Amino acid sequence: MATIIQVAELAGVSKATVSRVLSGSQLVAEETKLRVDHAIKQLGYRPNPAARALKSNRTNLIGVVIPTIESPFFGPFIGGVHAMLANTDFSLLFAGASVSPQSERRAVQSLIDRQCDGLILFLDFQVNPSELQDIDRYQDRMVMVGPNPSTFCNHQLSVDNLYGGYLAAKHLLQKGHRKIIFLSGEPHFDDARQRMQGCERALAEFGLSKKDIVIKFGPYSEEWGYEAGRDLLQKHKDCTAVLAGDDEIAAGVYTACRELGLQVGEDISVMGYDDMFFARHLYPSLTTIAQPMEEMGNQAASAIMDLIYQVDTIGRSTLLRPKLIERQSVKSLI
Amino acid sequence: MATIIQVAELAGVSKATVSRVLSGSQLVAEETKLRVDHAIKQLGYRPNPAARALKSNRTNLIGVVIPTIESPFFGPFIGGVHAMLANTDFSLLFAGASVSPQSERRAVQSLIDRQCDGLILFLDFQVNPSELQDIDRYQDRMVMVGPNPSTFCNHQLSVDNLYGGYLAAKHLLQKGHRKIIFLSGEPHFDDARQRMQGCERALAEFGLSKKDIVIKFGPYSEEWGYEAGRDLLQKHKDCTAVLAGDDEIAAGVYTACRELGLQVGEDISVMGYDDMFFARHLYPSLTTIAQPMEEMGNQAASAIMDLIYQVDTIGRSTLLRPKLIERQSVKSLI
DNA sequence: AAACTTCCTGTAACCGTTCACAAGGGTAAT
DNA sequence: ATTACCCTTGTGAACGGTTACAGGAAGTTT
Repeated sequence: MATIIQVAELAGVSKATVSRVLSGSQLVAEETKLRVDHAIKQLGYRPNPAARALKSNRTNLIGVVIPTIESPFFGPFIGGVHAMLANTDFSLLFAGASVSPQSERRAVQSLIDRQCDGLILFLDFQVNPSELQDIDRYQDRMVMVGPNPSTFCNHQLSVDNLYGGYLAAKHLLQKGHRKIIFLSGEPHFDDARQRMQGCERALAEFGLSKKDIVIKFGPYSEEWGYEAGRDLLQKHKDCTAVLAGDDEIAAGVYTACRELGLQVGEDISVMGYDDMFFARHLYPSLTTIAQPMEEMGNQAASAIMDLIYQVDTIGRSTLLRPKLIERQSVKSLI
Repeated sequence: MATIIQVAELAGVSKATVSRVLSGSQLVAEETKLRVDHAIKQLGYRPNPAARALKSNRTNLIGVVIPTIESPFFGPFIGGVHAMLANTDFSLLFAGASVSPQSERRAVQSLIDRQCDGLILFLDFQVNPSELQDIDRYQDRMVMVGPNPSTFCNHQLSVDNLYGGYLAAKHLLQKGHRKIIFLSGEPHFDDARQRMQGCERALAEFGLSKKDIVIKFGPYSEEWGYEAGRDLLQKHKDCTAVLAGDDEIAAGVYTACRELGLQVGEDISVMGYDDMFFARHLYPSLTTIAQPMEEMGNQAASAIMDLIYQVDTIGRSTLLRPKLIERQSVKSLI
């Protein structure tokens, strides 16, 4: 591996000059620059990132934590981050967590210890800053992604769950549905609560309230969707639509409907949430709300770069708008 | 940020001694070790990875390239790698590619430039080693994952596509199917070709050959699965089963079946390949072959660590066995 | 012609580790 | 007492860059 000294010798200059050429500083004569560039190419010289980092305190590393990489949910997010970083000289240091506060803490700590220049944290739990060594150095070089607002970070990025809930409910209402079953996620999750609020707002626009629909809370799981769906669809035969807290629940509802001899998109309308990978593969394909995960990744990455380059050090929190994906599981009653 | 010198001063020793304590070398008196440990804790000292890397030529970074992170396929793989690395002090440096030879080359190069200790390369294309600066230094510190064997790396990890093809075909044959439509991936892909071979072997076991089934080649896509499925199912009404090159194709076949009024799992059996995320969400849920992606990630990670620690420098290539996932899309004729 | 700029380049200190080597003190052997 | 050896610790030179500072060579001003 060629070093800067060998480049300097070959070009007949000092290593300082080579360094200046490398950093694109303009205080170097055109003719010299050419000679250095040529030497670099000839030797196939690549700067040693460790040496750089040591001296300059910049690693050009962006650390990313996500709750679980296994979930197909986060692929597009990472992809969005990665795409944004592609033409920069930042690299992506990845730390997954695995659904426990400790593992999230460890993941974050490992990135801090690596001296990343910036941190993108997509966390399921609240991390306690006092448990993290040297986290304070990152106050202005991190963005928190996800539904849980954090107090110790002033750069927040999340999807507007309220708006999403509103979109979902309004879509059903606009299609003429009035008797609706809402299978919501557990209300102690911020996102579930917000979707619920959005739903209420849509109801209000149509002169209705929470009391006019059937609501049940449960985990984001297919099993629960199946059980709750079967149960409530039997009890409330007049209902024409199910608003599911997420696509997993919706998938469970599909199964329940098949069991009850109800044809989705015909006898009963189903609305999902999240546009998970399988949503378009269900039959009939599921109308749902898409979270702009890739867009979020983009935004997170560009925000972090702004922060690193200090383009803009004012704290801000960005809300991204989810989108209605209309497929075939919702029938128009009008 | 505390440095080793401050730790040394606080403990009343030299930095060399601190370094020795850190590296767990035994040439340090118990009493001294205690004092140093205490100082480390008190200062919250974290070794500077850049300085370490500079001096020791070890970054403790494992670089991973995958074709696309967006695909849900690779989440479990990365997860497997990550899980294996979790209790070591290696970190995972991630570089995605985006379905082009150039972007794969760039991704690999960026990891080399970062001086990773080891490389895990999951590539779609053949990279030409001569196009990669300093790749030769990685000859014995990389593992190639995926169907395409490479000549310049002697540590290969892939799934046994031949066995998978065999498994899939045998399953249909065992269930009594004889008139089969095989919607294979393009034969210029190694994996498609191998699956085909496995299929032939299964046919042979039942006294049949390629000529006894209907074969068509096409891209791994739902669209093609739909078109080819509709076309061939109409032409060959006596066929009882479709063997799809992958789950996407199978999903397309489902659509074709619905259009033709054929009930999957009843009138026609469908076998997938890959156990993609949506496979269990199709209706009826798809019987398919699961690639052990997470297991592959595990193996890749532990192989790379063996290589780094030189546990075993003999080139080897490992074949992992895919698994049959029996669901409801294949009917037994016997 | 001296003094002052401007432009370019070199010198050398420094970043925080690791590690080869030297050295000190203690114990055992001669 | 001298020598030899072990155990533990310290000294100082790397590693490969960056950058403040100094300095030399032109060109410009007085």
